[in-house]
Amino acid sequence: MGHSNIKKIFCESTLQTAEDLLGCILVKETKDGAAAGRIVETEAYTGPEDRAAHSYGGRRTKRTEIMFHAPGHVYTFEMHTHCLVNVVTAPEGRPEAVLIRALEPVDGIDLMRTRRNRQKDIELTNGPGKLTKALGITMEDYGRHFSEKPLYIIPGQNPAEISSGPRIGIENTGEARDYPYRFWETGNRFVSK
DNA sequence: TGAATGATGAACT
DNA sequence: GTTCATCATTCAG
Repeated sequence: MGHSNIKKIFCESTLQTAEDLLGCILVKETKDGAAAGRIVETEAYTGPEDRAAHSYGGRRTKRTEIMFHAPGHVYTFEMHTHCLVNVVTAPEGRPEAVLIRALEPVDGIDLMRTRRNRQKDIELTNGPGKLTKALGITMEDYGRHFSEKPLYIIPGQNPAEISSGPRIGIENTGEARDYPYRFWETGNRFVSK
């Protein structure tokens, strides 16, 4: 499967997008410079029927509003002290999204080390809250589009093999807990778990 | 207006 | 394995 057109990937089914984003490059440009990483782990959240999704039951609030918009928009939200970043998927009006859970650093690694307080390199981007801090992704990015600067996604090298399994941190969501909606590049050491 | 709740990460034992 | 920092969002009242 080719990655010749990133906008096309946004418009696939959410599960397909979650797989096809693996290998793509996430870039954030700020006044301090650019930082980029290869996406190696994602999770799909499939809207009103998915108890683990913020948009479960069609919940349309200030927070979830952007999920109802066109594919490719940026959905950021805060939990505890962290910001997490999602790619909006599915046609306009269908509130689905893909969470970016882990990156393999590609560019701006010194900047990432500074932002992450000089953690070990393996710890820079191997989790959803870690990678947003490393790249400087914040709530300022909410509602932007991943086809435009300063936060965008470009094609990269496809994984040789993809693994899947249950999503992380959604123990209290009934049957949705076990859906195999988490995808990662098999064997990549930057995967969160 | 208040209280419960996390799609987490870090630091522990 | 466990605890907890820490706060916007959400919903009950």
